[in-house]
Amino acid sequence: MNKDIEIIKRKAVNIFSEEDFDKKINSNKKLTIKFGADPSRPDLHIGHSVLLRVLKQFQDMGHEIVFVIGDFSAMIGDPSGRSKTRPSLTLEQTRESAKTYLKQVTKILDKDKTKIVFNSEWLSKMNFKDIIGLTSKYTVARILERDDFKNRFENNLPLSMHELLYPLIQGYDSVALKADIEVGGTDQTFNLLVGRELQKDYGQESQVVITFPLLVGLDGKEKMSKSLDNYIGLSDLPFDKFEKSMKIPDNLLKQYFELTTDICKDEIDRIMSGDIVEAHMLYAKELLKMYDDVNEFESLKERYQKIAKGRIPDNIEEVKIDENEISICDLLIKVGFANSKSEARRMILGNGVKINSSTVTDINKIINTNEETVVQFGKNRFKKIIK
RNA sequence: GGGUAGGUGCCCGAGUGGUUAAAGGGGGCAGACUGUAAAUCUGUUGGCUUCCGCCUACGAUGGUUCGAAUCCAUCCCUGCCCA
Repeated sequence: MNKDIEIIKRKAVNIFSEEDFDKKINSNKKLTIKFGADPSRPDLHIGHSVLLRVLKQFQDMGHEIVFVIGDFSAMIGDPSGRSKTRPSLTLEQTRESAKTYLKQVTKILDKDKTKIVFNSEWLSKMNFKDIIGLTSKYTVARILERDDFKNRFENNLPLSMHELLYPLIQGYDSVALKADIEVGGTDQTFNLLVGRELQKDYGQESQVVITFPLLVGLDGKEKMSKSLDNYIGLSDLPFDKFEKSMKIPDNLLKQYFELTTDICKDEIDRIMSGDIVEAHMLYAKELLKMYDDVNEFESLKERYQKIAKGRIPDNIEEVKIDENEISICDLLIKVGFANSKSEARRMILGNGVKINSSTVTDINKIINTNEETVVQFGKNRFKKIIK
């Protein structure tokens, strides 16, 4: 069996069904691989990279990757969660985010072999009769099988009619594209399977659904997501990638290696059996190798260790201050560390602010900006004040 | 359509005329410890302030009152039951 297929199968949580999958792969046809993308959040992180790397493998095998940008759903405004109506996006906004999306996605995928489509292309053309036809193919009971629907329903939380249609919308995308394979996170299992069934109802060959684990975020609890700020972004600065790599919970590091890098299993075992801090650094190195410049590794490491020892690192971002004298609170706001004076004051009172390595205790301290001054906010945020 | 229970700070949730910027928990931030991990402990968690206070906040808008998250009216939203 093809090595890529083996890796895909190893990473996958479920394949519906493996038999269909093998059949499609062995048919030697160019397959259409569908991947749904949410247009409202174009910032990709290494959680997304799990799937993107799988797609890249399919791409290398010669198959076509189709990104479906859910602009139509976005225009309606996905009310996931509760009482939080997401701001509806305009057509222009979704086009704009699609551009950003493509740009980031090509950090992993081959640009020329990646196709982007918008589901408004077919969904906006449907009339009410089409919609009734679509909805008649699925029963309420089956829709309510979906976990989050069921939970909200059973816990007497609001659940709107149009939310029930989301799985059908996504499923219909598969029909419109005649998708052969669709990949997604395990949280998407239900929606992906609806696509599989709908295709059958519309007289097509059912797509194969492959689900992959969700990467747990840096907090060690929730899935990695931008809104929870527990992510390592593909476009994060190299040093941020380094720092965040060190913060990956120890018990998740192995999984990060397995899901987000190309390192083989034996090598991962070897790394994980060694010093754990070293292992974190090796992970950082892998990220740099994949997304930035691995040659920066040593200097980033040095910088990291300097900060860890409580010293001031080199090459701190400089901020120009016009005033000759400025109060510490105003300064913290000016350089972007604090959002308000109250916050600045609190931080000082909590011994979180240092000027040239010495802790500030006076909330009214006046800083003379004519001398070179390094402001430290918390453990790892530095700014150098210049004239 | 009828009945009923609700809408509180980032989230959950207590509060039912003044002592409430609002208990408690979660989450966040900072400090100690450490490996800038985990666990634990401590502080903090609306804004402004010359630190005396002031302003904004308990679904929305009006009203009663010296004083309202708390009482009244109207409206909006949500759950449940009946039809």
